[in-house]
Amino acid sequence: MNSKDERPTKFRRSTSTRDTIMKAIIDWPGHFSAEELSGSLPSVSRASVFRTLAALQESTLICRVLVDGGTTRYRFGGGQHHHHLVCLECGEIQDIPDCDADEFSRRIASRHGYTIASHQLELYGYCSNCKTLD
Amino acid sequence: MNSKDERPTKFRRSTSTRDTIMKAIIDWPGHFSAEELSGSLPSVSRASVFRTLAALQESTLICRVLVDGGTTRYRFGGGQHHHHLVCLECGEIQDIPDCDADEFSRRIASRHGYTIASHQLELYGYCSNCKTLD
DNA sequence: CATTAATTGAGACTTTATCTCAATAGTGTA
DNA sequence: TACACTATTGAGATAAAGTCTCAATTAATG
Repeated sequence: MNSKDERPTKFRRSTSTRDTIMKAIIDWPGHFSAEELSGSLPSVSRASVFRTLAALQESTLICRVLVDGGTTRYRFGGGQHHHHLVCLECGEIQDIPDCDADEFSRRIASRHGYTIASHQLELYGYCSNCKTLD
Repeated sequence: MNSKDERPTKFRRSTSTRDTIMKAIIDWPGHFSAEELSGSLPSVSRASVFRTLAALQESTLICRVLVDGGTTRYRFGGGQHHHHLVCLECGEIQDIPDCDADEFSRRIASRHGYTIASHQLELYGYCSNCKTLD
């Protein structure tokens, strides 16, 4: 249950490996999977890519999108908490800037005696382009 | 990209293997993972368990919970569309009977030109038991 | 009973991610 | 600058979760 390979909550040293990864993440157009990112950086080991991605998530410097079916995609930035619209046809991902789910989740939480730590909301459907193609 | 092993949208024959799986699902107290279910049924192959689970999801006879971190748990029933409260301490999962997210997601969708097909919402936090233990 | 197609089992395979551990390389201090 | 300390890395093993293949079985139909 406990990981020996402790994942860093923050970076304590700046390294060229991480610079390489960060640059690739920042420059990436749109969303990417861990595998795509790793594949684009043959000089960096997969483990380092995953470690960096994990650390960045904790610091909310990247946002994570759970695509229906279980795949995970990332994007640099996103800034504050937000959600996504995922097109089931073309895979496009749009950010939903405002999170209306906060007030909603608070209401639910008090009704069930829960203290909410976080929530996960993604909307799946068809973007304006794809829905006209049927 | 295309699956050769076509997953059934509905069952066309009734078999004893499926009866065994169904009984186990129905009798399972609380939520279970595919692996737990399969492990409890040594006479049934893993593939059949996964196939049955997939088919049941399409018919909404079981509900699927995405636990934070990426694991998936299931439960028989649930009936109509709903969401979950997941306790990050003890793992307890509570159903949220009403889905207030529908109207919310419609609003978002029209704002972004999307047609919504489905959505995924889970709340994570601490149940009334666990939050007093800090 | 014979035919036909759905279903199954077993195990190989895939994908995504984590772990191990020795080697490497930042950083603060002497 | 050199040293010591420890964070970080790479490479490959391993793990978790699920899918695929395909031959064998078996339910349903006539």
